[in-house]
Amino acid sequence: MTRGRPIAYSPDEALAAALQVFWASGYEAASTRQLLDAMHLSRSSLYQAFGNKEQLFLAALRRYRETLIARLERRLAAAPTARSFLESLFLETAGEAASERAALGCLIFNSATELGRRDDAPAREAGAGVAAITDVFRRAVEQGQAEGSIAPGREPDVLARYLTLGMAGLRTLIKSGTDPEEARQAAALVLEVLD
Amino acid sequence: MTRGRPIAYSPDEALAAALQVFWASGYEAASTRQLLDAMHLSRSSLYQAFGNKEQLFLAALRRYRETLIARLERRLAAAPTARSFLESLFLETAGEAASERAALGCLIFNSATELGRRDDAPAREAGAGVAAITDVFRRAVEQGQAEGSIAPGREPDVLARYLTLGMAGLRTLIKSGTDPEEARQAAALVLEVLD
DNA sequence: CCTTTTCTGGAACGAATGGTCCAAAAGGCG
DNA sequence: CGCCTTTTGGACCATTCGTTCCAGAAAAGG
Repeated sequence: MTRGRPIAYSPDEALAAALQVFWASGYEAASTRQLLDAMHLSRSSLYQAFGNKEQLFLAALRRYRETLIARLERRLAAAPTARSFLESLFLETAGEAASERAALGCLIFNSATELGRRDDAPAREAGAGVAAITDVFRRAVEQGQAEGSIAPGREPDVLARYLTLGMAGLRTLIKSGTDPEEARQAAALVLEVLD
Repeated sequence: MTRGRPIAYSPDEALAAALQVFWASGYEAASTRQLLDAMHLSRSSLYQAFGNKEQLFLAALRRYRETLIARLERRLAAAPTARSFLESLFLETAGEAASERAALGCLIFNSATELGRRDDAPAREAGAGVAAITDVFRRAVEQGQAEGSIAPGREPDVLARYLTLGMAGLRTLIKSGTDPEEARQAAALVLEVLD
């Protein structure tokens, strides 16, 4: 059935490698050379498989969003309450402030900050990523209010956007060099609105 | 006393023009060509006057910080209470979400996100900028608690860091395309911790 | 006016940018 | 085995990057 030489690399692994580069350097600053080295494939293979840098970034960012959202939903489902999901998410993020991982931040927030409101696909995808995070928070708030772990009376939509603001702010704080304990205290204050 | 041809441009205006370019494009993405055009001076003058791109950015970022801190302090001093200073700051920022100005965000938070915890002067200056903002917030909290406009009992340091987190998160939200009303609602929630 | 000091424009630098192209290698299938 | 499709590596493209340099213009002081 399949004719011709088969692909020697895993497109998915290559995309994951590209994602790491974009994550560490940002969209514009990531050079094709860096990407090539990390993905372990030749220039022609890159352009044949992914089109160009913009499309590659788009695919990587989309993949990041899907992975992130899936992980958040899994954590929410596994948590005893929606509130404890949010608490562990914020406090663990703060607690890892000193790690190398945390130094990278979140690719979605990084991209939203870098690309702003440009009129192109990457900027729109970044915005969509932020919206997707807010959507998970909104479902968590709805669940939490229904089960009683989160104070009722607040609009889930508004509270969800506030939580997105809180996570984005926390990531900026961490990027600027705040240590884990300071980050934890600030994150704890973010969570007080759930009372 | 002074010999030789005097400078034809205003170094301060040139720096202000450079600041706009860095603000709109980010440090890495701002090209010397863009900077030259905006500053209205020749290549040699740029390098003679400011050294190189890194030093120029450093000077611009430092200038931005000083201007911002001065404006915040002026607003704090002019406000009837420390609380109203914080309220108007957050709510006005949110309200301008749709403006072109807001699309640029805050150069300090932008730079902190772009540069992360790199081991160079620009990254350190960005971190120092975040710390300076937190410091203004800390003084506002202390004043607010002393005058009774902000609930006592909370550590000013912690509350200040939370407010910095809130402003950074608000700016990320705005960059991602949140409209003014949504931004306002989220900002209002940030302020509730002052009760 | 002429020296002195500085600014200025543009040419030139090598390196790196994102992207294209082609010849050749490679492997599955008839 | 040999065909045929696809991958692959690398040369090559023009452009842009940040930076340096130099010859000449410009202006204030003596």
